[in-house]
Amino acid sequence: MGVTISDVARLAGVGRGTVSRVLNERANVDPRTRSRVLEAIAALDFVPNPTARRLSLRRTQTIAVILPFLTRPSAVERLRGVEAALVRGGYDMIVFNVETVERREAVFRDLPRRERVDGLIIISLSPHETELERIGRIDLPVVLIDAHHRTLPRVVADDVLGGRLASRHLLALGHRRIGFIGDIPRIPLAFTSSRLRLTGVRREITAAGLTIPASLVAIGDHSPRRSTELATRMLTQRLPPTAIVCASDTQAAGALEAANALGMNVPGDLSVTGYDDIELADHLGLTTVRQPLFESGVRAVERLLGMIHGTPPGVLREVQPISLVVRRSTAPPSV
Amino acid sequence: MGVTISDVARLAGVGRGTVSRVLNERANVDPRTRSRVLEAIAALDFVPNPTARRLSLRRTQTIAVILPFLTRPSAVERLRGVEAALVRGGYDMIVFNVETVERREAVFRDLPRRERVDGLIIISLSPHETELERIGRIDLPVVLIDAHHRTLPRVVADDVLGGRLASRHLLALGHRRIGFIGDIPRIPLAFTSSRLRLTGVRREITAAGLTIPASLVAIGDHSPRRSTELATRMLTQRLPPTAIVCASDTQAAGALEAANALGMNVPGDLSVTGYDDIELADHLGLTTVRQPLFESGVRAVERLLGMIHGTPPGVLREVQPISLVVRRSTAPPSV
DNA sequence: CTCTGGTATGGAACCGGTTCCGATTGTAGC
DNA sequence: GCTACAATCGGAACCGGTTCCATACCAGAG
Repeated sequence: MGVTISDVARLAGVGRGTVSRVLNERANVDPRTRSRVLEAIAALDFVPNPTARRLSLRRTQTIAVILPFLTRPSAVERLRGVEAALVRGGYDMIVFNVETVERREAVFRDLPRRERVDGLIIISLSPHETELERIGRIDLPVVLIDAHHRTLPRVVADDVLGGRLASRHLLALGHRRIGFIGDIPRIPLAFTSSRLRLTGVRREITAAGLTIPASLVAIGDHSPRRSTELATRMLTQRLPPTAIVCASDTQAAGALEAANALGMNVPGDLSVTGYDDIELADHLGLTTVRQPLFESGVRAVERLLGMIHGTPPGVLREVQPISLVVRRSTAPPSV
Repeated sequence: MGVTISDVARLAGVGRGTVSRVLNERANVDPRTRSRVLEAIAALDFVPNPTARRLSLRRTQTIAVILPFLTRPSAVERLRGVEAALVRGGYDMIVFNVETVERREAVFRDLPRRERVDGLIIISLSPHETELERIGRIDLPVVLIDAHHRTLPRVVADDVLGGRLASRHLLALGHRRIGFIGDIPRIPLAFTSSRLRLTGVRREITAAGLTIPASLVAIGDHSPRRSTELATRMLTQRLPPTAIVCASDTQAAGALEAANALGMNVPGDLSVTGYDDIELADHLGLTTVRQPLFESGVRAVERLLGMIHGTPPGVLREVQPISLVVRRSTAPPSV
């Protein structure tokens, strides 16, 4: 069925080794021989079989990406960055979407084998010690994105700072009652960014000599619908906030919806901030904390490929810049 | 580095062939031999090298997914379905995101080689004849999702019907001036669904004895921002529509935003319909045409794996059911 | 007891590349 | 003209599986 290197060798009247040398642009091939081989390759429309190459080279030219919730725009955006950078580097990307604990276990059990992939990128999932031990044992290069572990190279943004930026902006506008809507820090799948952002908010508010009462902190799953419920409850209590910091743009969209349904004007009656600066944020005119999502994927790949090729890993924790993007969902509180 | 089948054979005191027979659960292995081999496998923690297996079997256990615009929630949702079904079937998924014409050409040039993948799923991209010819030559199983081609198996929904459903609903509510906002039918990347949906809208409106003037048809790229611009222009003209059918939920969100900015009340002053029923639609209370996105991925995989295993393909064009989901963005026009 | 037929199994050949080793050829130096 | 060495290249060995073939063994039939 396929044309093999032997066919090329036969047609060019050379040995298989020579064809391989031409293919891999090795030195010590006579120019005349080289061109005969190239002609034969062209004549037969030969393309080397990648599987055979992999077996021989003991390299798969493939990296795996593990991420939870392919549903989240921010995760997808990071994945886009990973994909773009991998294609540039000539690697294939195989994707594992883990939405359940069972799936997570299965993936971490089966995947990390040197024979399957050359490296691993893990997005928004912090590996357990046992998972890590398995990876370490086979000495598989790994880079984390938006996840934490003392000993693993990672690309992250400073979520605490992000929380501070959002709340600092609101405090500067004059807000004194600031609420927070964030994700459940799901134990088995372990997200921490929402929690860290809340920490940042807390710190900033404390630094301003204020506190954030428990009634103004709402935690729920990531959907805008759930966020709308939480915001509605928060806004209809006796002492509602004048501003809400949300742990994602998606949740901010939910909060906007709640305000809207309650007949409140944003930013007149309520200020709202998001996080990520996905397309939706621009569209909704959301003030948000921008983090370089696509770029985080690109950087993770660059570092991973570096590790695969033996470059020293450099600093383990690479922190990406974040910034506040002010749009029209925030304003000074009315009175 | 890794434990090989020879190590197992040596430890169990058998030949490599016998180990392979045990691994593949072939008949004709003495139960005593089998258990000796299984013990050795367990003792060495042996896992067969998939690359070697692939080379030997001439099967990659991998399928490729080509899709444009990993940015669109609807595409991502289909991809989720593909991923879930492939994992169930024991296949790896490699993803190619094509956002430019160059990339499309590169992917279609390099990818379809029997040695790389066992099958191909193409989402929202209708292959050209030349691309197809290459695929046909190597006899690679392909299934399209949300894309069209006379001779290829595909999983689609009836977009014309979808357009009709949305406009029929609006007509039934009493609307007479109905606008449409859709995608550019990008020549090189060839999306057709938006165009087909417009066709459906046209037919239904014509059937009601009305027409849809050119001033009420707006075409632009897929972003909500662009859609907001188009809707704003449409709504501020001399004879604005009382309802707008949008080719996607994303664009409908843009239209809602425009209405909002113009101080118009939805559904009081303007009805809006979307398409896809992504999470956003639920959140915005958007009346929309629901199509089974996740399920389309699942079905495509089921059919592709069937083809790979030699099941007859059955009907080429599998049409998935769609339905109108009525929420609060549509109502009778205010006189 | 021999013949037959089926089962179990070792091992060679194969999948399609890469790489290493050794042989051949060519050229420079003396 | 002979030696030394480098450049070139063919082909074997290897990567780690699967499968086919030949053989050994065993049981039952004649």
